[in-house]
Amino acid sequence: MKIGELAGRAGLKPSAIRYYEKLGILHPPHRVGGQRRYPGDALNRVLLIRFAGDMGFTLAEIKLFLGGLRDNAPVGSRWRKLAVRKIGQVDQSIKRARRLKSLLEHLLRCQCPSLQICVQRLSLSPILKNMGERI
Amino acid sequence: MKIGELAGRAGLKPSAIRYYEKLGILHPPHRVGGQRRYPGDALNRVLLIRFAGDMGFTLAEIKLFLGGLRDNAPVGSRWRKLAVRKIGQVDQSIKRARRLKSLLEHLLRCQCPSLQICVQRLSLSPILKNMGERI
DNA sequence: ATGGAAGTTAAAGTTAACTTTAAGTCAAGG
DNA sequence: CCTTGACTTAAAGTTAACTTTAACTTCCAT
Repeated sequence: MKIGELAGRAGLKPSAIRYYEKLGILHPPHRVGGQRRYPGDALNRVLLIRFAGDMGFTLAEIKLFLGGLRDNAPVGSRWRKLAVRKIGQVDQSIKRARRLKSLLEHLLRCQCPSLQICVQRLSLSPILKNMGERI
Repeated sequence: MKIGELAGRAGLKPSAIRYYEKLGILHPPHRVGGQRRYPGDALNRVLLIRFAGDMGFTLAEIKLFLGGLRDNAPVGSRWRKLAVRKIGQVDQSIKRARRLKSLLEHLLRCQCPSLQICVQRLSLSPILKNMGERI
């Protein structure tokens, strides 16, 4: 698979693929006449990168994760700590997403004249109140 | 409330508050001797902005939402369309987050020698496969 | 064998969301 | 009164994650 096809199948531009390679997230593939040729499973790796990226992982974290996996990191390693921390964050973000969804649904339904009144009626204030300690 | 207190309570720096004001997301408060003084409910608004921001809304979208709310937009308006679209996206992101969580939990538990094998065993491939059409 | 699409590089440009800086003003305690 | 910390502005700097550009090469269909 050439870079254009890989990028296209992942919904990216070739430049993004080269960028990942430069960051060390994607292994440099072998080349034919100077051009990159990717094995089939490269697509999975790219999709996984994008998946994690969409979940709020930075590319630096993703690199850590993929590196850790490749090396089959031992228990208690940096990788495992990162994973545990991330699971907590993902949990938090699921809760937040649910609250946001119900807030949006209410806002679509309700006739509240202002956001403040709506938030009061929903008693979302407590939710917002402890947003101060950000994740 | 002066800007430092507002920022502090929201877990932000004063510069972020001024930035929101410059973007038109935060109403310019009245001033005392040239300094901004905020009413109590400004905190809720800032927290809501951060909440939405954490959920992946851009500040431009947040401005639209808050503007739409303030004007009590009629049915079918731009605001409602945006809200409906966003609910869909939030739904998607909840599903993704759950998948990511189970992927992470599995990776912590399993003894898979590589990511590819792990993904195969979990039959996560179908999940990754339709990641091509990104939200 | 040839013309256009797609590949290559390094380096510079882009965007969002802020932060920092510089140079100054205001407020409050001692 | 004086100092110190918090405030003001406009403008420049930062970071992540890419994209674009320029100058060139390679692949492939006709």
